[in-house]
Amino acid sequence: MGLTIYDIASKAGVSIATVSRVFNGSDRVSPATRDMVLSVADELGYQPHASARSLARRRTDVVSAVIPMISNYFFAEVLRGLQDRMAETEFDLLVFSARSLDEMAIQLDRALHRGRSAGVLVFSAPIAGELEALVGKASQPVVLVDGYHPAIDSISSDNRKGGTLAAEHFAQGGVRRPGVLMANRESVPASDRLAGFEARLRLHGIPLDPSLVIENSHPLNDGYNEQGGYAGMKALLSAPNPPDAVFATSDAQAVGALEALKESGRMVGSDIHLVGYDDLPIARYVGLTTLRQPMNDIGGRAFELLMNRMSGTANGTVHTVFSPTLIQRQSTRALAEGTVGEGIAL
Amino acid sequence: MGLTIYDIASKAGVSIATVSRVFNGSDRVSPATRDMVLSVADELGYQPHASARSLARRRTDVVSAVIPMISNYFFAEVLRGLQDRMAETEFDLLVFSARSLDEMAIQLDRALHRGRSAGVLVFSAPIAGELEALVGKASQPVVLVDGYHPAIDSISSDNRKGGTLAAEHFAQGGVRRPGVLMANRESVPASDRLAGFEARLRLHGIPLDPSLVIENSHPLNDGYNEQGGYAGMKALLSAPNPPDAVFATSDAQAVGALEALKESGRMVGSDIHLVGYDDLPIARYVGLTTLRQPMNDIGGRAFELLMNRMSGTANGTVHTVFSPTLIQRQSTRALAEGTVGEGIAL
DNA sequence: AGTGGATGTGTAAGCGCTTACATCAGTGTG
DNA sequence: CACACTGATGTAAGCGCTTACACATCCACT
Repeated sequence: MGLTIYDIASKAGVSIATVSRVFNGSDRVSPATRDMVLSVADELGYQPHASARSLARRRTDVVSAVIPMISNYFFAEVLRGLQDRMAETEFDLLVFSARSLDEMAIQLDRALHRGRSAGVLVFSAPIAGELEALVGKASQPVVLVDGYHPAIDSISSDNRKGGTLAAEHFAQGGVRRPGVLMANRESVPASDRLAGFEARLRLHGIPLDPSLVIENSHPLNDGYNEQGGYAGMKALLSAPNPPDAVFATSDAQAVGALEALKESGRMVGSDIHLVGYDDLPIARYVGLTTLRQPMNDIGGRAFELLMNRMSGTANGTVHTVFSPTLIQRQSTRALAEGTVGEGIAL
Repeated sequence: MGLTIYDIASKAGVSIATVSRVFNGSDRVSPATRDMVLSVADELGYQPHASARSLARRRTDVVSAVIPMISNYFFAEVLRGLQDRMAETEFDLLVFSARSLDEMAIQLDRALHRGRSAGVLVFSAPIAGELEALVGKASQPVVLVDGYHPAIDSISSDNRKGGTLAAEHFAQGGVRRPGVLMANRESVPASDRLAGFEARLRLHGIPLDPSLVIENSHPLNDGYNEQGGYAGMKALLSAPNPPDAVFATSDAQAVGALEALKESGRMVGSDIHLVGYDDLPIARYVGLTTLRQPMNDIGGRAFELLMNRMSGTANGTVHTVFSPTLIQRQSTRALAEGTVGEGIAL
């Protein structure tokens, strides 16, 4: 770089303080001086040095996002909503991605303690143990995205509600023996989805056989993947008394399950039913009934929440919850009386 | 924060210089002192302040990634490969995402001139005009990912080769009247894919009717999306003399095209053939023949290249090129003699 | 004319760190 | 036993910026 406030100041014939003021929104600089400084800066192509600035100000205009598994579609969509909102500001985004829940703590620690950012967005992590301790003594605001903790601002989709909707759909359609393809049990969203599902089934007096709840646990990821769904469905199908409808905690798992189902020769949507979660683009193409969440809005809202915290505007913990919607398609065709889904034939 | 090098120094009974030395890889500090400083720092939970550090050092350990459209699967995968490699270092990642090619220049300018990062990765952008000027006078190294410019380090997938492979597949299968679903023409990867495709057809003496090359142009995105593929295929089908095989410059477009095909009642894989690009997870499930690129490797290699540049190790421009592979599936079933794809029935 | 309050600008002291240079033991030489 | 060395450590001068405070005008007012 090599272009500092001193260069601008001397070229414009003012002091560095004045230049600094010009670059920090009108303090009290005369319009004439301001214009002159700006034109000199413009001509030379000056841009204030971000590190020096944040050191002097004792704050940065950077926010960090701590994310498990960056190639996940959900995060990508949420990040996009986030960046759209951020583009309107001076803020930049630091991304810390983790491959596992354990690694989340390491990444959060990095994000929190290096003075690099002014606020942190933590995605989809259960705030307990080490993470809770870190957030607790954090000196910068933290907003939970797709997670919940009573004492921390959060923005999430109502995962219990999603489970409830799935169970209700099953109950209305006359399902007798439901099964579940669960992601990693440590994953908060998955547990909540399961909890909502179980509770609603109970309400309808439909038993959920624990042996029909298959967890996809893997130390290195959170379990929302196709392989897990495939293997889980295989297991369900070979149970002594297989389920007549299955709720998968993600579309990725459901897509894998669909393949296992295809191999087994089952007719999905009549012999057996399947509901996924997320409404990925693929869900539409394979005719999968699923729960949709407003991912872009979640990202945008998350940034707003964080901004409020950073500026000290906020008071009291805020929990924003978006509700998922059930999108009915072919994979539960027979559950909806006469309704025909939009998916392709299975 | 409020925990500085002074706190550690006084608690450990040494000077700040010593503490600093300890935190900067062994300069020349006695092992005893080092251990003592480290244990004090550890106990207090000290982490050096990133801004102060980079101001004093006159460099940062942050790299920027300038990316068009963050929710695109390709970028997500490449970023993941990138972060895996970065996790082993002290580097952090700043993400600048742009919604259009125009916005790329704005974001690159931000990335380049705020002294926030030590190197920049520019994704999938044609380096010409404003972008070329920016990169040209950049004071930090730039590596092009999925792009090319003679004077700038780059790492990419051989898009021409992908087009060539598709054309070869068509030619071998006896295609007579090929069509193309093109993304935005400004997109370098798409143009290269088309160029390779055209050249190979020419080699085989197969004419490519320009009216059968449909561009999906939209000012706000680069055209790799389902809607564009859908609309483009509609147009191709209603041409006076429709194509018997179509090459789409992305799987997203191909998936949209598949839907248009389904609506028209065509049998994909026999009446008409379709080849996509990227090998997204969905390609497998809809039985789409496509070109696969090693996205994770691209990300990792990109970071290595940038590291070399930043450390001044590199000399001479380096262009690394990965080759795509054709994955044959149902959507071109009849083109491969007797070969049966792995996709689901269309 | 003298005073006080705006208003615009400059001076200088940091922000938390790195690093050239100085300092101060120890050690081995002649 | 004075000598130059060789570490190990300390001192202090920045890195480029922000900002409290001081200062200088200028303009009402009394």
